[in-house]
Amino acid sequence: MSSGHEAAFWADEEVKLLQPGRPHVVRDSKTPSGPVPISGLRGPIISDALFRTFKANALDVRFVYTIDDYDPMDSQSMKERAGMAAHMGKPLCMIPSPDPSVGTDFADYHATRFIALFAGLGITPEFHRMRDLYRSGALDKQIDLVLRNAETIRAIHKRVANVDHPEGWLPVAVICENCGRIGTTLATDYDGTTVAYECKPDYVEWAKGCGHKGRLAPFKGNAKLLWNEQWCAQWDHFGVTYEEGGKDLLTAGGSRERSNEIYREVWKRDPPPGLQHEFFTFGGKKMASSKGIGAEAVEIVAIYPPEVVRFLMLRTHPKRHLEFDPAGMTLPRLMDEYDRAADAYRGDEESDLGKTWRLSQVSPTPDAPGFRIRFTTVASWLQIPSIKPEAEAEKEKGARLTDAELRDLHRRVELARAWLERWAPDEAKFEVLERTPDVELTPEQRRYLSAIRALIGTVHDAGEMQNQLYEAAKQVGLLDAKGNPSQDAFAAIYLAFLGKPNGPRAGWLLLSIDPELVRRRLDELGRAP
RNA sequence: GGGCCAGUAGCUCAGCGGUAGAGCAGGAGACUCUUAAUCUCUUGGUCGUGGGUUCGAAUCCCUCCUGGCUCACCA
Repeated sequence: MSSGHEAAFWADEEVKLLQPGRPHVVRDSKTPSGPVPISGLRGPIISDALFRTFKANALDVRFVYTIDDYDPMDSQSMKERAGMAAHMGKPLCMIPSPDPSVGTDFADYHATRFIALFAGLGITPEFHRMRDLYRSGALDKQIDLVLRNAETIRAIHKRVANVDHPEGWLPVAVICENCGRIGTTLATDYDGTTVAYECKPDYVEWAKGCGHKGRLAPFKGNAKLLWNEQWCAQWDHFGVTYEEGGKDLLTAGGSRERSNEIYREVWKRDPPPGLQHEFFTFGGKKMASSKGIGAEAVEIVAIYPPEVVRFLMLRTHPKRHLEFDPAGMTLPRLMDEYDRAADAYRGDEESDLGKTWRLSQVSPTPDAPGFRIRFTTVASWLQIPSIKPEAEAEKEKGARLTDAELRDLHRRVELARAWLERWAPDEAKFEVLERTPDVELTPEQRRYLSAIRALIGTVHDAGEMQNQLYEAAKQVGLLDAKGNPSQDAFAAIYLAFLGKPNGPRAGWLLLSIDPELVRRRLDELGRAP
């Protein structure tokens, strides 16, 4: 418990918001209107971390995740795609799937792709689809309540958000019986059983209604509540007591505030509390799913180990914005920090960083972290063909790796491979040059390169090679002020083969290159120019 | 225009009322194997600005500046 860290960890702070001795429900949701950027995982991972923390604090809690697949297609970026224009305004679950082998319809396709990531990340909520809730009539009671209080709700929209809906407006969207659109209909005149509606051509900018007028019962899936009212209906239906969210929704005068007011006035209940999380930025700019490398959640999760994805989301307080650009040194930094968190956990499980490490694990009850190799070291190893990571790691540990450690190593190897290929800056990469580079060498350096030629093909152990290189430098007289071999000696090797003055340990490097090439190169550069 | 977040060592950030911290980078040294290897030590900041509260503020309050995001239609 008390460990000297009295400043409360953010997740522990949230525990105080929940009343003990009664059931609790944490909720999160996603509208499956397209590919989800990596930033879309921040909410689910935060919610899951809180869910775990609540449970760990002996609260009776469920985690509910809803898929808002009855919402209308209104995404501008989608409208420009081939074949999509005709579907604008239809419920997401009534639009054809881009790939039927993945999902049965548009919503199912995108939801499936996204949700498929959850289990691997250790996120295990109950999933509910809005289409099922509506069609089964599970929300009919709430729909009726909303319709009977339409005037009150209209006033709240006006007061809280300054949104003026026409008189007689009802906060439901009927699915047009003629064209199937749900985003274009205006409903009026609830008589306790049915509503009148009109599918208006110019009701919204992003879709064109067909002009049909009709009357039907807005239950059993014939209609859906508008966003704010649907939110309340879900809180009511599931008994939600905690819900965090992005700041796009939780801003003053924003959507959540409208829903909160409606819940208070119409349902006569307090809305659930919840953190407002900040967004990701990508290179200082807002992350866009459509463009930008590595921005899609599916892609990052395929490459990053799950605990690293969780750690990325949890190490920064939810209320702070998170800069994430997979390119460059982002990943090595993240991995170093992750390792530090593991050390913190070993030192004190209840330290903030220790807690963050634990919440980052896929299992809520993880084993203690074991021996691991620093990420940048693994990345270097990969670029020296003669190094076998497993053997090298065992040498470094001084003992056999456990199964878990071996798995961790392999994951790091895969991650480093992807990083080198896609994101690493040039400084982190080296490559043996096929052709002799045009480099400046001193006469001593040239003598040195000539001197080590004899080692090639005769010394086969990398460690021994390293020693011999060292000795050769002494013999040639490449010494620094203290009589030790100077940096110039090794720089000559790096320049000769990599074209830059530094690189991986020279003994290992030389042995990993074809001996013929090494001899030729040494001959060529060993001569006076 | 409303809201949120940030501005602390070269870089990334932690600290959030009690004599300025970490990692990396930089510097020095050790290991009779240089390094992007290990270990030890170390340089470096008047904590964005101006006020206020306090015995005492990076830390609380107010002003302002800078940068970013977000809502002002729908979801």
